[in-house]
Amino acid sequence: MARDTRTSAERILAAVRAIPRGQVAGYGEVARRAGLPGRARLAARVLGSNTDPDLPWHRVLRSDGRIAFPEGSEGHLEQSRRLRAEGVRVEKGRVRMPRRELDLDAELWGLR
DNA sequence: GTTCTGACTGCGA
DNA sequence: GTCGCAGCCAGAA
Repeated sequence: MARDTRTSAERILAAVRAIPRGQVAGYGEVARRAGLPGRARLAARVLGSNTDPDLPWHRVLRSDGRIAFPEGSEGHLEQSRRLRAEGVRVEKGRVRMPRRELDLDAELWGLR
């Protein structure tokens, strides 16, 4: 089989880069998109060790639609700031995501 | 080779 | 709505 020569980390990074601007995705979602269903934790690990400034890591959230960082931390502030800059509303560490957009995103990503 | 850790998730209370 | 616990797995030391 034509297995991927890329590592899981590379695939995850690619999946993160595939997130459209102004939209967000969960860790599980990213992992699945990378061909690694259930490896949300790996996605988190990859992002934590990544250093690419062009990587839209701020578009990756937890399954609850919340920012993974504790409120008040630098990462949390930075992420919420970047999301707002893209038109995403962030309130108390929570990202306001209309259901319609979530469904649309899911279809765009998985079903098309 | 083994051990530890973690930007998670789902479920129950 | 929040909190705690257990499971899972890959990467780093």
